[in-house]
Amino acid sequence: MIKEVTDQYNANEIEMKVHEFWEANNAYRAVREHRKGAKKFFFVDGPPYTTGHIHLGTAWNKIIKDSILRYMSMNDHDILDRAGWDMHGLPIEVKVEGALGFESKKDIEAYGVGNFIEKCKEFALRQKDDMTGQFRTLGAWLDWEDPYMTLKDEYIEAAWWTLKQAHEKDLLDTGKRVVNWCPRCETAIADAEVEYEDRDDPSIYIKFKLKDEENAFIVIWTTTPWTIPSNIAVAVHPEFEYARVKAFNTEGDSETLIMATELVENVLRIGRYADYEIIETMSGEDIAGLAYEHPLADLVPLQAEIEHKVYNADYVTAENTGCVHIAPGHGIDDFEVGVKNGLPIFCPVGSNGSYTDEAGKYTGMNIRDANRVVMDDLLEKGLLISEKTISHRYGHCWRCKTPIIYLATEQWFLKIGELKEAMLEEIKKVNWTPDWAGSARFKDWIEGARDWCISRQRYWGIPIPVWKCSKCAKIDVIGTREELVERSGADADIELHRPYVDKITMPCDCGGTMERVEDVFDVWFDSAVASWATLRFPHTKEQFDEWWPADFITEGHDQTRGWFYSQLGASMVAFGKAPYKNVLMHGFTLDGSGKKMSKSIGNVVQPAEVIEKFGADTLRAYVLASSAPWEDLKFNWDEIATIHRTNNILWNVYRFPLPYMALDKFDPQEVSYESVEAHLRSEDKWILSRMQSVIADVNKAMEERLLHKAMRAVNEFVLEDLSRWYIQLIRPRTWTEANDPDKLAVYRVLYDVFVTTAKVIAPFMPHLAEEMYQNLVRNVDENAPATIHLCDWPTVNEALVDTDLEAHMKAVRSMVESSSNARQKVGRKLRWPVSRIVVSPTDENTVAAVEQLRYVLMDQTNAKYIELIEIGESWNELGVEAAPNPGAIGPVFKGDAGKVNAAIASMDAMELKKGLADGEMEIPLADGTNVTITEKMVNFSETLPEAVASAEFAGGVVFVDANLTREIESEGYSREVIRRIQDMRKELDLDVDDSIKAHIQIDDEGVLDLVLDFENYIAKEVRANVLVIGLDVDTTGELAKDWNVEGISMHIAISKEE
RNA sequence: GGGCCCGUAGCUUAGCUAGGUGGAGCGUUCGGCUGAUAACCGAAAGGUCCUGAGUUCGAAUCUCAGCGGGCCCA
Repeated sequence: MIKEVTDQYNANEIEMKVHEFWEANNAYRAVREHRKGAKKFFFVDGPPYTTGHIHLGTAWNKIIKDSILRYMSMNDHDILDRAGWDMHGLPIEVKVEGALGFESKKDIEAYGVGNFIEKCKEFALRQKDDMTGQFRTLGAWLDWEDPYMTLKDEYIEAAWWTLKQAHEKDLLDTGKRVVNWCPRCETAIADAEVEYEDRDDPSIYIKFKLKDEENAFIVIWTTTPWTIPSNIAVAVHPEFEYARVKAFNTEGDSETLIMATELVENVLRIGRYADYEIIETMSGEDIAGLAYEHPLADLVPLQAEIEHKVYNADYVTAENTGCVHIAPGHGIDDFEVGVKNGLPIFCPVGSNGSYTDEAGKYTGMNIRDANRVVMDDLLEKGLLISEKTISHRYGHCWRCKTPIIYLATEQWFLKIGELKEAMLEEIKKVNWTPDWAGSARFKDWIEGARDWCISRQRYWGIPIPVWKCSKCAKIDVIGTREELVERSGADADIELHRPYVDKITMPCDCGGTMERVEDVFDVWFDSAVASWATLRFPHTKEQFDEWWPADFITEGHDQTRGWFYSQLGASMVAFGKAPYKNVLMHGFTLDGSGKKMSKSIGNVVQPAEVIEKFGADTLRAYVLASSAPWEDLKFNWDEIATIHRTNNILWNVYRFPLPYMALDKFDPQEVSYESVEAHLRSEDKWILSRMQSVIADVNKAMEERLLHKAMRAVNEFVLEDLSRWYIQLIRPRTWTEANDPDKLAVYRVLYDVFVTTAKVIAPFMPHLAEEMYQNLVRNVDENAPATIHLCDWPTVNEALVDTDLEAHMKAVRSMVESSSNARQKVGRKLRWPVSRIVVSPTDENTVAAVEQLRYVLMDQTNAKYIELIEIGESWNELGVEAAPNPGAIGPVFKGDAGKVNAAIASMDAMELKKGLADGEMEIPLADGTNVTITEKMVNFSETLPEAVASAEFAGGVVFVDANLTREIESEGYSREVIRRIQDMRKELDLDVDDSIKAHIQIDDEGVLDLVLDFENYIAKEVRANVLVIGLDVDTTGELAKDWNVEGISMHIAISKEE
């Protein structure tokens, strides 16, 4: 039996109950099982990093995923949806280091790598569990019990196998490259792991002495003096104009300087030169090849053996001096200039950020400390033109915030550059939402694709499965555990992490011994293989053959160059095709003012905080409805509260008929739709038609992944159609006491609309939907599916669609609104009936609407009669007013204009109107003469009869006739009385079917007389068995109150009748 | 500095693809309703459609330049 429900929408209570219910019934599993064998839908969860806590962004991410998966499931898809966790990498290492009080790699080595990774693993697993709980409170259904974890063997094998493919396809490379390097963590870090922040650094101008010219120098600028010992060359732009300048200092001494012509003025001012003279200008191409002396050649002996020259490079910009210091060991562009011109890659800096013994004088010095020393040395040699400090954006390690440096080191690479064209072809086949995410943003990114450095010099990661012979340097890449065991004879259940795999050696064909290279994978490589790792490939191949590639993935826009890219790269290497078919790129959650949420600013809003206040369904509805998925979401508490209010209204709508249904023991199993069909009123057919339209709207939105449109369509239906209209229309029908078919029709229609609405909100607000379903469906039919999420998505029932009716109802609603407006103008409240409403339509739809829905219009406007006039005709009770138009009269009648004006003003307006219908007429003036006037000379306006007000609406005008009659006054006052008594019943907290005694004293004889006309009506409406109304009545009772009704004082007392 | 996206009422937004008098919700004020009632309805006030230029008879919409915000890159 359908039960009554609580007064208020109590989200937390509902959600807790629903979670317990899902748990107890294993609902998630049942739903996935139920769709086995249906059309496959392979979803790959972008693995969040196991930080231990979710934030609004990750919550939004999972909410989108969950909504789409639930929708797909209800639409009969067999869903594969293992949740994923990204568990390796530097962030966890740094956390564990912090917990153990470590400061450098030495501490880890001393503690023991085995112990260290054990801690990392424990830490990651614990954080994963915490986060799983948090995601579950959102109602997100993924396979939480069998998630993929990057630290698992099955996952590690997927990474290994992929690298082996790269090796076999000759896409794996090793060699010196310049990488972002964190001197504290002593490892290469990914571009994505570099965080840019403002930092103060030296800004120095230096001159390098030219070799073959006395007293002549080329001028460069840098913010990293510590890279000067590594300087190998100077780059100039081939097409810029450079100048040879004779510069004079304040003492009048001169020297020759070379720099870009347009920058001369600036540089010399900064260098405090007194005067200058441009000797000659030349192109950058001309000065290429100039040789210069390394400024610190005497302090860094190796530099003395290297030849230093000027080279051309296109990336040089016309800033500072236009001549760029090149240290191929310390910059990506520098490295490229070096490689292109066959220069030595000189990198005298070690992994911990201190100079190696190649650095001569600077050996052992930390590079940051060396800045000062280098500048002093340059100053002493007279080569430092200027020294200042600037604040600029500089890269920092995202974990430990140490300023990064660029180092040329030995690393492993995937030759992604070679796959660029194929990648660009592949992404065209992918369906992107929004379109530009793929066609513009991702495409641009891929066009700049470079080789991918996949190696890291750390501990907690997937070990790179490359074994190298110490004798012949041959390498072998191992693809699976099986292969490893086979080749090395290692234990079959060996732990695949460091340090255990490090100890494994294997024989080389040359007779030497192969040892694993020490590096681990970049964590981006971990998640890159997710789409096949989640299918346990290569461990088992069946699932892969059945499911891969992914039907759908969705992540934030930062993942364009992150996971969307890394997956594509890895997949191109492994399979030569894109690993996904549909991608939805979603936005970021920002704070209320559009700023990034960050701990340091303190503007972070926790999902748990929102859930505690409003519940998960409200959070879900909010993030889904508030903006297009790909747009950033400015978090706003007021908006959340508004959405919550919408949900509360849905709850109220749903709750409204339940007491009546319960009282009447309404059983939807007994009262079929067919049995009431003949008794449906227009509004019933209308709400059923609207319901179908909503299903169609949601379908269309979901097809295009426009979740905001889906959610908004539902909200609008609930608010506008159900709550503000349908429920208002049918309220009196639910109060009928007899078991008449008109009431049963309402019950049945409400029932169907509620059940359908529950299904339509199920993907978005799964808890509330479940709550409604359990009561409405499961309580009456124990054979119904156990949970709403097992149900099929509702299909549009074309037989119920009536677009004409929808248009008519829309017109009626606007007429009702306009009549409210008119009532307000004429000062007549809705409680008082009006004798009639006159509708002057401008279109057929309005006419049809009034004809079809006249009773709805009468009801809702509280009018005794609706008068409909013909299209285009004006209401014949309107008066006409005529006013002379001086602008037209003056020029024609000149001096007589005043008389003409007066004549027009004094004439009967109707007569004028008729006379001027033909364009002109003759009128008499006061002096007895006649003149001819034209229609332009008179302005006509319509006037309203007494106590009538009008208001326009889209399909015409309504006139509200508020003239009083005795009957209307009687009814008006009676309803005032009824209202007061109902209010008092409420105050006494009486049940709807309790009877009362009521005593009413009215201090105005006239009004008393009016009210007495409706005595019986009043008694019936307020359920009074005893009703005494008079001038002098004893008004004592359980509750007695004095009222002022339109200036008349009344005293009312009521008591419950036992 | 570059790429992509966003900028419309105090707040959240629709309209922009396809140029033709800018719509809604929240909030505010006033009024109304009343057995969904701590709910609900109507009206009013509130707009340099980020700025500037251009195209056009006509620009929130198209183009260009700038400003502010986001993501990414340098």
